[in-house]
Amino acid sequence: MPSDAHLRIGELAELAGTTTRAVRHYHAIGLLAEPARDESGYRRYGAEHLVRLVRIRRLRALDMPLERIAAHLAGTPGDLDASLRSLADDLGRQIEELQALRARVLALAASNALAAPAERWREALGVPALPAGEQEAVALLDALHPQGVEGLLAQSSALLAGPGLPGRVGPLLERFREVPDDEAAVEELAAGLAALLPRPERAAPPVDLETMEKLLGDRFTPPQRRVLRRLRELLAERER
Amino acid sequence: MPSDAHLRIGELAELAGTTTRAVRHYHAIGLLAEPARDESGYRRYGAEHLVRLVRIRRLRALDMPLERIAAHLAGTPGDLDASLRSLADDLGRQIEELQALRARVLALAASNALAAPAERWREALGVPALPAGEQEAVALLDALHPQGVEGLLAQSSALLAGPGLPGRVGPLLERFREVPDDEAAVEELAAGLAALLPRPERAAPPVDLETMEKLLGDRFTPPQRRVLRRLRELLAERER
DNA sequence: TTGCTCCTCACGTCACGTGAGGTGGC
DNA sequence: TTGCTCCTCACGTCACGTGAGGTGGC
Repeated sequence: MPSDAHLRIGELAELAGTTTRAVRHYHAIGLLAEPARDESGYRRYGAEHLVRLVRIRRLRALDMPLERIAAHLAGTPGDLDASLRSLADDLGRQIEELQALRARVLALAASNALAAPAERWREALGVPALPAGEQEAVALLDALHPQGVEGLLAQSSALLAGPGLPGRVGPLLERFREVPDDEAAVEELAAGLAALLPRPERAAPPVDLETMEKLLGDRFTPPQRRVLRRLRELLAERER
Repeated sequence: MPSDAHLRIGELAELAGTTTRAVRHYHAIGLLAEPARDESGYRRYGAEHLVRLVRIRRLRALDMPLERIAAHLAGTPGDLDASLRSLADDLGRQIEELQALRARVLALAASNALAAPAERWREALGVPALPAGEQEAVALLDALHPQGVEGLLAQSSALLAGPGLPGRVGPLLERFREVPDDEAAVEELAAGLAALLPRPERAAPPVDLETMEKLLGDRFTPPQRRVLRRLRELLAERER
């Protein structure tokens, strides 16, 4: 009866505060040596297995990945210190990331920024409720700007000379809704809208009109589409 | 050319700031509706897909699991608020766990508690360096106590009447090393060791002598084994 | 004889990344 | 004709949990 072959896998696991499945897993990846088997094919563990397994488990309790545990246990006591410190650094970084994330979630919850974009658009600009077709358009605008409609409006407002967006968008929107089939009206409206979409040097345009038109083009009347096309031309010209 | 079937998967993914693989994954799990295909079998996406995908991505940026995103997007605006708050709570809990973990890692790094158990045993008790056989025994003692040798020594010390462990272990250890084949000596030594291992009501014994003997029994001389057996008897008697 | 422990596959987890092998589009 | 994008499998990730189906030990 060899002194080093006494424990069965269940006893070993319990002494180390883990499960038989974990022990077999450590065998499978070579982290813990396979012990000898008894006549029945059962694994029989000795003191050295228990000592090693408990070390593994203590490091796992620190959330150290198994691969690093393997390196850790293979290293010298000097490496050990370094590996603990780098583990603490990792944890510190993770904590900071989660804190930033939590702050964003709370800010979002407070700002209601995940609510219906059309609602937020209305609130920001102080315009009356939008018809269904325009709600879709605003939802798309929201999706197309990295910071949503708020980002779009903020970017435009920040670049705008004179009075801000809120008082100026309403009238233009009204005119856009009922723009007549008349070149002069189209041209004037396009110019008015272009004035609301300033573009600084090398900055991304606040609105991706191309995708907008591509995806929702057929929701507009022919003169409305001419306004949009003309608007794009004006913005493109301004680039040069 | 249907207005709602314009984007190919690559364009859609780029507009939403993600990958084609992620988009296909969302199709596979039913989070994003499969769009119609064109003549070549390519998926063609419209505005509603982009809007939905961007919403998914914005929630994923908060590390919300896809299953919760699905519930979130299916729910009413009221659910939405609740789901954001519970997400923030989850993150708060995760942060606390990681902070506790980090504190433990730093404490371990400072206390050197992962170094060789025999070293720590030596330091704690002020005894000279141990021979190899005893180092193994201490490593096993360390593995068998949830808090390692420090926990074992602290638990014993705390319960001990009179002067603490450090001055008392050394002489007993010396005597154990060379215990003669003599019943009186065995008995006296066992009694001395038993005095060092006090046991309060209903508390776990500080040392799992049974496993100790099972795993390392044959490292000891016959009289030493008699000491250990007698020690176990004394501790067991004390229980009643 | 009946539970209990053990054995070996092997799938599932979570959200995709990364080829593998093949085919339309410009 | 040559890249580029698309297509559908299907394996890999991380550390096991959880059966499935079968066999020794007390």
